[in-house]
Amino acid sequence: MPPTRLFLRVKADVLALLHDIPAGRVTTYGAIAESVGVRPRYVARVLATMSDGEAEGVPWHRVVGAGGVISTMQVPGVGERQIALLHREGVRVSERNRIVEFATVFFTPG
DNA sequence: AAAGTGACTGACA
DNA sequence: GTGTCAGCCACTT
Repeated sequence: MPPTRLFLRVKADVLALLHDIPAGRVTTYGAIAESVGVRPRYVARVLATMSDGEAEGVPWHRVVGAGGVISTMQVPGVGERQIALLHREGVRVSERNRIVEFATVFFTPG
C-alpha cells in the first residue's frame, strides 16, 4: 500500500524538525505534533514505520514521550538502542527509562 | 462497513 | 514519586 499524501507530508515535516534538534537535547511527540498539525500518535506512527535505511542519519532518538519517557521501550530492542544513542550525546536516562533533567534538555521544535 | 490497534496524553488515585 | 485509565483518531484488518 502506498502511503497517503498526508502521511508523506507529515513525514517530511517531522524529519525536517528532527534535524533542527541539537545533539544533547530532546523533544516530545506532542511538541512535534503541535508544530506539524497532527496528533501525537501520528508522529509516533511516522517514526515507527521507518525502515532502518530511512532512519539512517535521522536523529529519531531525540524524540521521547511526554515528561521524558522513553516510549520506545514498548518495542523490543528499540528502547535499548535509543538509550544508547542518547547516552552517546550526553543525555542521561534513569533506570526507570526517563530522561534525567528533562526540563533542561527539552527542546521546542519549530 | 465495523472492529481492532497503538514509538501518545492528561487526569486521577 | 509511580501506576492505571479513558479519550483519542488515523490506519489497518
